[in-house]
Order: sequence, then C-alpha cells, then structure tokens
Amino acid sequence: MIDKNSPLPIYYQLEEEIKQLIKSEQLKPGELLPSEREYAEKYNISRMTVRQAINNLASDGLLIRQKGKGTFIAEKKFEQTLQGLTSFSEDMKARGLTPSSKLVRFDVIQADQKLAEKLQLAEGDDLFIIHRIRLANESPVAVETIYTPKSIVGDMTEADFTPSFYHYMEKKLGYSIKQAHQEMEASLANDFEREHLRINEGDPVLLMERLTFLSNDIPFEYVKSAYRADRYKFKLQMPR
Amino acid sequence: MIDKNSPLPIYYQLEEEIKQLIKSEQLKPGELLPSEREYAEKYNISRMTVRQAINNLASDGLLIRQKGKGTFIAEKKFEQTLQGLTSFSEDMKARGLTPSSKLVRFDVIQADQKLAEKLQLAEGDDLFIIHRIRLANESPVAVETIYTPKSIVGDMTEADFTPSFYHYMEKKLGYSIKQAHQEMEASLANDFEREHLRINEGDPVLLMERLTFLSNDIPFEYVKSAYRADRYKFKLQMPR
DNA sequence: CTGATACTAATGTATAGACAACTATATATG
DNA sequence: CATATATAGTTGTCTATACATTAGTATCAG
Repeated sequence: MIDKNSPLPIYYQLEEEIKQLIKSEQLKPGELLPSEREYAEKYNISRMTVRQAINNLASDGLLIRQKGKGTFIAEKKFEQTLQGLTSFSEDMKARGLTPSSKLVRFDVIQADQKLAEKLQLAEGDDLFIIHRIRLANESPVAVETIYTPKSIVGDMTEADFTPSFYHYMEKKLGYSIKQAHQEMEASLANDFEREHLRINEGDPVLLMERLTFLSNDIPFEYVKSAYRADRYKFKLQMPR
Repeated sequence: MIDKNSPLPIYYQLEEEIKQLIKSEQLKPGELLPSEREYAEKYNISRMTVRQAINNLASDGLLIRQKGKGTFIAEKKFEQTLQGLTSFSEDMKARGLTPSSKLVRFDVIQADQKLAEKLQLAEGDDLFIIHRIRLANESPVAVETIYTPKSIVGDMTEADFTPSFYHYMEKKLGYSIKQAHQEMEASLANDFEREHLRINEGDPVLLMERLTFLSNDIPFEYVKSAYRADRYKFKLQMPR
C-alpha cells in the first residue's frame, strides 16, 4: 500500500489509499477512520505524516475530525451535490424532475471578438454553438446557448452532448471541470424566449451567464440561459 | 505580537498577524513573505509551527508558496472578494461603490409560524425586523428585510447594524458566520418595491432569500431582498 | 442509584532536527 | 565570453517525541 521508496510523498500515498477506500465503500459515510496512531504503526511512519494526509482530506471535506473522538467519513449530503457547479440536467434530477431538451440549432461558427476573449481564443476560431430548449417533465423551463471551442471538444455530434454536455466532457473525453464564473440577473423575456418558453409579453426571466473552466484553468464553455421565472428558482449554499 | 501564554494557538496568532499585515498593506500583493526560518527565529518558535500558519493561509488563497523561492502575498482578485457569502455593504464595496441605507422600519415583532420554523424558534418568540432601502452611491439598488432573533443579538440599536449587520455580528458580538442557504429568482416589482426603488410598473426585480447560519449551525438571520434588475447583477464563483 | 473521580484513547499543539528538491546567484573553468 | 560548478537560501517531506484538550467509559463513594 505504502511504498517508502516511491517518489510520491508518503502522505500523498496515504491520501490516495483512504480516498480509494471511501470510493470503494470499504469505508462508509459516518464510519470511524482508523486512528492516527494505528496508521502510523501499521505503515511504520510518523504520526505527523499521517496527520498531513488526514488533514488534507479533512480540508477537502471528505473526512471530519473530532477532537477526543476520532476522524469520521463525511456524509455526502444532498445539499453537497447541489452545492457547487451543476449542469441543467444534474440540477433538475436533484430536484426530482426529469430533464430533457429540444435542439434548436447545432452548428460550427467562427468566434467574434467577444466570444474569442471570453474563451481565450483568436477571432475566427471554430466554435460549436448548441442552442436548445430545456424541459423538466416535458415542460419548458429554459432556453440555453452553449459556445464551446472545437479545439477542445473535437468532432462532436448531437448524441454526444445529449442529455448532458458535462457528462460527455467528464466521462467520455476525460476532462476535469474545475469551476465557473457565473452571473445572474432579472430581465423581461425577449420575443425568442417568450416563444420557446411559452410565456407572455412582460413576463420576467432569470438570465444566467456562465464561463466554465477546466482544471488547467482554460475556459471550455460559455453559456447563456434564460429561465422561466415562475418555474425556476436558483438555489445555492455559500460558505462565508 | 505572539504570546506563548495565550490560550490561542501560536499558529493561529501568527495567522492573524500575517492577515493583519496584508490587510493594512504593510505586505502588498506580489511581495515576498519573510521566510519560515525568519519567523521561527524572530518569535523563537518551531519552523513547523510557522508552517502550520502559512499553510492555512495558503490554502485560503491569501499566500502562494513556491518551492525554492519563497512565499508570496497573493493578488486579491476582484472575484476572490466576491466569492463566498457577503453582506450588501461588502458586496458594494467590492464593486467599488459606496453603500448606504435608509431605514424604513426597525421593530421587535413576534415570530409567526413560517419565521419560527426558518429560524428554529418557537412561535411568538421575539424577533427584530430591520427593513431598509439599500443605496449604492446614493442611488437605490435594493429593498431588504432582515429578521433576526432577539435571543441571539440581544438589545440592539439602529447604530449597531449600520452600516453592516454582519460587521456587528462578527466584530462586536464575536459570532462566527459559517454559511448561508440562498435562493434567487426573477419577478416583477410590487408596489412597495416600485415606490422605493423608483422604478415603473412591469419592471423586473431580482429576488433574493437567504437563511444565514452561525458556526454552530444555528440560523441567525433570514433576509429577503429585491434588487433593481437594471442596477444589480449577482456574480459568483462556483467550484465543481 | 447517583454523582464524582480516574482512566483510556483520540485529536490538537508544539518542538528540534534532518535531509530532499528547487531557485538563484556567485565562482571557477575552459 | 560561455558554460559548468559550487553555494546559499528557500520550501517540501519526514521523524520522534512531549504534553494539552476533549470525549467516553469505568470505577468507586455515598
């Protein structure tokens, strides 16, 4: 398990081992992790080295330390999945609804100045534009336009990003999504939104704009969405 | 600076000192922090203790460690200050605007069923209601209603929560704010909002609802706000 | 039975030291 | 002059140890 001659730091190897045990459910949420001393003796390493591994996992939220009691595997809460960046389909599933979508447009276009700047590309670079109506339980909730560089996603067909573009990025292409900058504001629906969301003139919408980054801090997605105000409320958990 | 007889851990005291130096701009972004050995010798403490302080600040993003070179003060990005839970006044300052407010109502009321449930109180318990118009550079941006239990904040006067209720909670009462559950949606302004925000019938507003928790997971604040859609955009950074 | 006390085991804090890995600079060598 | 080479200084990793603090349990006294 732990190889003292490995170039990888011991604390890192231990982190990976514990992560693996949690992932494979040999350690389940709520259960007690072996104590620091046990790990130190088992692998014949210093307790401080064990602490370094456990502290890292605790600050990642995977473990919960309790003085005098021990270290426990964290519960993966429902809120925890809602917390943080989610795609439309993940979001809807978390709310107990069935997501689907109706594709309006799927093309390759050339980046204009604004899109090139947002996505850190040169003007004229190839972009996919994915324009779709988002439904929950067959009823329209949002219109969404995604711009994503062809240089990152390569050749892509409609089947690839249906139902979830994030799923394709992560599971099929193996990218790791790190974080997003998101903006939200209220507005009145324009003609296009009104038509596709089946709402009336003067009805409000929640506008969302998001720039999403891979783990190497390269932006791979710029999305603009408009949500029906009467059917969608954005919920999040924020730490201080 | 460092008091070895203080009940506060040494590493924590050092963290606070470095934070203070950054805040007061005696250490500016990009500058080199004194080395670990320097701190250890200066205060006659162990280098490992210094490391604990510096590591904590580095994982908070305040410092950036570079092997072989040293530890540097991080650039404070605009987004970094916006990340996480902020009060209206903090939010506006981060945008370079001057926040102020006009108090509309400040009373003690009795919790109804809904408020009691949200704030984990009994029906009829005393609550402060703080109702104010929020201005940025003298111009109205939002109307805000805060409900907070008298049992937590005790006696409170208008001066206490002006300009910032969070500042009073944290700096004066010594509470630690942990996190909030927040919801955002779009709507049309009602009569009251239109009057105070000086907007017209049919104009949209961004509605925000927030339940804020102390470090012991007790809710201390329930806020409802309505922001002028043309003057306010909610920005946040979200990790995956 | 109840309550105080002692004990055990866990994490938290802190020390002193060693060597590794990396960066930058100064110095010697061709 | 250009290129190795040494050197100093930094953070990174790791050890072994000590005592503090907290939680839970066991034990004993009343």
